[in-house]
Amino acid sequence: MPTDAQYQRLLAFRTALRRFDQWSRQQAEALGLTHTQHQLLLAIRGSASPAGPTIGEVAEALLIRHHSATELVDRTQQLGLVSRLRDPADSRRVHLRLTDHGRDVLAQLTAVHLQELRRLAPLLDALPRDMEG
Amino acid sequence: MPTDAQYQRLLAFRTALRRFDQWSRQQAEALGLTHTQHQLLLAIRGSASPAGPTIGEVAEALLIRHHSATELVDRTQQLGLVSRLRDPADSRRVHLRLTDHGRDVLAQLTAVHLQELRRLAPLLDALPRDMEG
DNA sequence: CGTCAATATATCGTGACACGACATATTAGC
DNA sequence: GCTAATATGTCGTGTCACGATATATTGACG
Repeated sequence: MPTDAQYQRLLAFRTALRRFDQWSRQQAEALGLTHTQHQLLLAIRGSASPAGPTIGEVAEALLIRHHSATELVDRTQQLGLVSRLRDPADSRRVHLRLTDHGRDVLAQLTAVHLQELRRLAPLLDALPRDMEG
Repeated sequence: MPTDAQYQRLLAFRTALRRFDQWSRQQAEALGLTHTQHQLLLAIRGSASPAGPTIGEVAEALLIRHHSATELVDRTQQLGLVSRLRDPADSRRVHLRLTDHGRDVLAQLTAVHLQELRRLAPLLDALPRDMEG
């Protein structure tokens, strides 16, 4: 049975996570895309595959089912942020690439996120120790 | 313009957050409630108000609009996890309380979360420093 | 070579969630 | 008492994720 203080510390931790998440959502929405679409761009950009990750690979990176990734790519493609490319060697596969616009938007978002996380670093640093008692 | 390494570090950070979030969702779903409903219970339990927080107060804690909180409380109340109580002094207000079942479920979830966060503490500790370069 | 299982992506219907716009009830100010 | 502000609730919409299902392509193996 947790103590009052433990409930409160856990709530404080989740509140901190929520605040970062909301801040991040707002940054994305200010540029006309959703939180999840931003994460898709980052997953594509951060992928090791030179030809771009497949639908299945980004699904794995985002911890969602492949058909959820299909739908997310549909919406993001309609915004002109990513493009599909059939794998010539295995035409079941579809590789994903950022468009010029997608690359540009992600660069902007990444810059402000790195800045914000440097700002939050001391806070993040303190949180784990709070969880002890 | 961020570097390849910065994109990858940011992706790694988001992946770590996502993994914790997914793990947490699964814990909640194993007990028959959603992620958001769990956060509602925690916000109620961690509130300072002795009579229980109002709809508006939990909305503020969860960083959502008051009418989104209304809907969330509707769904959570249907599961028998929380109850509404009109404030006798100001009958515009509605205070929220955990039912016995809600208290029990939250205690279980809190116990496993405290345990998991203690396990993750060293990882969280390392992350901020990674964000430097 | 042909058949059948495995793999990769896509489609459809459903439910949770959050929102803006709007509605209603109650309290507060003057 | 009349009007502002406050607190909660309703409705229609869009995003996201899912399970169930479908289709196409590749791979394995006799």
